[in-house]
Amino acid sequence: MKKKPARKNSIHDIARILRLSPATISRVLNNHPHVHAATRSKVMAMVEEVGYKRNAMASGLRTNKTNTVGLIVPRISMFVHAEIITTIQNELHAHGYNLIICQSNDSIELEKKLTNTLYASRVDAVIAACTLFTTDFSHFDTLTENDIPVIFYDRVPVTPYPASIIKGDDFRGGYLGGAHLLELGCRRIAYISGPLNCSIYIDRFAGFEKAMRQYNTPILNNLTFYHELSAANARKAMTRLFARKPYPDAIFAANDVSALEALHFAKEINVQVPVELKIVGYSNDPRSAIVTPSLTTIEQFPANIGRVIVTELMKILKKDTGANNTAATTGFAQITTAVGLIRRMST
Amino acid sequence: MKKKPARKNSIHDIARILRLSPATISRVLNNHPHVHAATRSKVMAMVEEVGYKRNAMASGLRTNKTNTVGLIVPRISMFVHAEIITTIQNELHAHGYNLIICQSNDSIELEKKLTNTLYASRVDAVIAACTLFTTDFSHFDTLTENDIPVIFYDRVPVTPYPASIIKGDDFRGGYLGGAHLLELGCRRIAYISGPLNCSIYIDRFAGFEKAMRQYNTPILNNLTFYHELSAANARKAMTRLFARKPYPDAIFAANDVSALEALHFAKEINVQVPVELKIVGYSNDPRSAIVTPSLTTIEQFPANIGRVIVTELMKILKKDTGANNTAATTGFAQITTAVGLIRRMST
DNA sequence: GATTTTTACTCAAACGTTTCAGTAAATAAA
DNA sequence: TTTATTTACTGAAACGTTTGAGTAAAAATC
Repeated sequence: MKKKPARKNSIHDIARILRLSPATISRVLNNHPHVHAATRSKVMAMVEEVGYKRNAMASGLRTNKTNTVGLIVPRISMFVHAEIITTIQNELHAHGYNLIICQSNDSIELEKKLTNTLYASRVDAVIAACTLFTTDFSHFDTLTENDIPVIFYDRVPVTPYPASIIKGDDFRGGYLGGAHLLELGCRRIAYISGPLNCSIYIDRFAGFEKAMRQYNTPILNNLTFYHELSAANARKAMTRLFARKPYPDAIFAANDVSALEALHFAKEINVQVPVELKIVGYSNDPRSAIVTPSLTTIEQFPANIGRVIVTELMKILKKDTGANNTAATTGFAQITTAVGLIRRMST
Repeated sequence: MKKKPARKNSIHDIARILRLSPATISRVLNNHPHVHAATRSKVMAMVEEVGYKRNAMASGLRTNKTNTVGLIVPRISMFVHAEIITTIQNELHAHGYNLIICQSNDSIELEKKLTNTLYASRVDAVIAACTLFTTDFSHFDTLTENDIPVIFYDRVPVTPYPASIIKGDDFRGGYLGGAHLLELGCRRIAYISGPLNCSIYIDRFAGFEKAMRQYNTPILNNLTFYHELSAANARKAMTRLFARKPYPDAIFAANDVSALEALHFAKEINVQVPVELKIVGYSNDPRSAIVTPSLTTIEQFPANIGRVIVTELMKILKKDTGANNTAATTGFAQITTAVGLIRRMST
């Protein structure tokens, strides 16, 4: 007989018990002024006693504010994303916002569905790292057109879009990795890129190109690959690269999964890393520190990215509460965050 | 001038335009019978034209149903969890439910806050993998008492609680790892456990004990450690173990992070794995396959766990829609899912 | 043609909260 | 004492949807 009989526990119930109006209860719960101290404590006591919990739907419906931010991300299992998300969540909590995390599984269809779902629950803002294949961003229009601010990060629109954009300095990352290998004397550097419809891979490659130009080293077509960055594709690339001599003296992969597979392949065919072949990855996946030899890679400082995102979002949301703001009055930020090279044993 | 002037797009607006009642629009949107085919298509066309999207808050408020499931998990970055979550999300989508993913960061306080938030948004159910430190589960009472079903997995209540429980077969996992090492001839087996207030570590250790008993091998106190399973703690344990001879001939760690650190430590002090020391981990973290030598570990088949969770949840939610169900009528499942040993190069 | 049944729709209340406008009482100012 | 001001509260509408009850028209039955 533990269960209490049919608890309803709305603001009305508390009002009825205390012979007050629901309006007063609401005032107490929202810390409005002009409510007697005695009344306030009576109400709070009763709230505690009956275990009242605000119904977010009713409240959100009335106020048109949910204090909730939606996040869409390709896969939460990717280390960089996991770290960014964790930071975002913590920072948002500090500002009184909740975070709804959604995974698109790198599927555009799902991404579309998720934007709709988030719009349906009228989140106050959306943070999105898009699918590898998202080139058309119009499914975010529902949000932007209805004044729900959107912030893109990591994989962001390449064409102008009315939203803030925050991303690691991929150009510099590409440059750092390339320059590092060139400094070490490598000249036949193979580059494993992701598809070039995606902002981050464009920039990383451009940075790499700059480094190569600085060292007057041509980029060879047969040493460059543009695939989705899976282990399987990396293996294919390696197989091609080591089918006949001259072998490359370095591999620069645009993510660590590919770099790790390259390393694995090199071991299999007894190519000594770093002596005969140097390898640089991208992202500082936890595996890159643990593999033998450990992998030189580009660190993106994900926690920093998360912080920058929330800072930017808060600017937007605070502004929102003020005067009427349209796309015209609200500038859209475009922020690039620092990256760095972590040198380990593979170079 | 792209922006349309002050779109409101409620069901009323559509009704007004088409000179129908909001009720009819609602009927169309919910596929109710008794609405004329012509009307239906007129409405659908207009819904499309003005870009109407249902307001989930209004709908949820009225129906007391959100088609949303909340998930609380210590950290999304843990591989097993990431995999389970992904499966859960996909399966739930197939059933027309959305998933809200929340991270407790292994903090009880945050876990409490999250249960409240999920209750506030009146999710239809909650799936939870608790904090390492959660021994009191009363913060889930708000949910269970208000007929929001809760399913625990991974780290689950050890004392009876009115909720379904789904977990990997930790006892068998502990047994498999122990027996494997014993079969290989190891007799001085060090065991690195997590704190014993947590269900999974109790069971894993019990399974290990059983194996040791079968081989008439005593468990030595100075070879057994109960700490939070961090790399730092694993290192401390290893330092103690290799402070003086006789050295252990095997390490069985209750998670892969610890096992990986043990492996790392062994390399540092030039103890040959697997010749002088065999190591078994738990969880099949992606790193365990990639490290040298690769790590023997216990696979938990996370995708399977995810599937079982959703299957169980659907049973509960379908039942809910039927007759009035109390804790008495709804049995609480307690399901254990299979595990397996993956032998690699560390044993 | 009168009656019943079915179909297609509308009305209005309800979900639980917030908030504007209003009021009664208490206090301050005249 | 009268008037103005402040304080503490209440009433009722509103947010956008769903749904039971009701109704008018059309179709089926007698």
